[in-house]
Amino acid sequence: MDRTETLTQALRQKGLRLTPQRLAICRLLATSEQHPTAQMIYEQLRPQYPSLSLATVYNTLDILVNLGVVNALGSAGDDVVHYDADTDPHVNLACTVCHRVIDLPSQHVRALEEEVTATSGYRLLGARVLYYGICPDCQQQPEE
Amino acid sequence: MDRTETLTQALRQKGLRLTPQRLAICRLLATSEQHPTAQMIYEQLRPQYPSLSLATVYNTLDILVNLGVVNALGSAGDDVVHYDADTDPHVNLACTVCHRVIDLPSQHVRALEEEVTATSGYRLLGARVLYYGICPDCQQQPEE
DNA sequence: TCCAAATTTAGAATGATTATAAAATAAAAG
DNA sequence: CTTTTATTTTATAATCATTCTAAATTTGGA
Repeated sequence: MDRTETLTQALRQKGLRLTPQRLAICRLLATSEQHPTAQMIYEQLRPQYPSLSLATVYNTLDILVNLGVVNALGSAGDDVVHYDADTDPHVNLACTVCHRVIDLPSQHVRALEEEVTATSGYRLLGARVLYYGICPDCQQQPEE
Repeated sequence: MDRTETLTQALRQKGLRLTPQRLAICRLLATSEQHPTAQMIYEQLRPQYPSLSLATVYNTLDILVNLGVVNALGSAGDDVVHYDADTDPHVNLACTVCHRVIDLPSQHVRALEEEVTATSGYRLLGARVLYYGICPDCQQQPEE
């Protein structure tokens, strides 16, 4: 099952309707590498869905996060929430200068997540494994 | 060196003044288990520092985060940023119902953090290793 | 004691996110 | 294919955490 389907299935299983807007948002989330914010999703879908409302984007994100199929990573130094449809255990790196978020392959996260699942006693909904700092590119820039 | 000193030293080393307000904020951060928000710090210090301003709390937190001695964990389902003065590698657990954040002992986080430090190429400033869900207490409550 | 720089403060401004209510749409039933 | 009803979208207003601003205060050093 590809990632878009994971999201759309989750909606359906809750008896929620898979509207064109929701489908577009799921697809964008599933295929984007960007860890987008609500605003980014809105701007990227606007051309194809001129009637799309920012409220719908926030609403859909909220649903997906509460279903546990999208992770809310929080801010990357830009005071805006970034979202991640990749719920496979992995590490996120946020640059506090350019505010980009990328994935880092890791040997240890999976074991960590299993440990948390096994020992916490929490009914887990999502993960936020993110380190923030200055990315290699921004370290080189004449910071001006 | 105890945790309060870690914070105050960091301020001093940047040539910043250790005012009574800043000291109080550092002490509270260093000794609290709560992963407090700006508002929580403000309310807890108000009795002893009636003139304390919320702006000062935000300002001080911002400085400490940028010095890398306090981690910004993000929201615990309450849309407010929680802060953590414990920068030793550890896992945080946030309950999206009661909005409390606690620490979880972990075998694997230290290795994870070392891996990120070694392989990312980032100049790291802070960590946000947090899993969110429903805590054991809240799982039992008649959710009402 | 006096000065210059840093800090605090109160309050206003910003801006992300949420709430609201009306209009549009979708599924279900006939 | 219509009607019905619940869901969803939309635009907009409202909320509220956080940041900004400028004046007043405090600090440490000369």
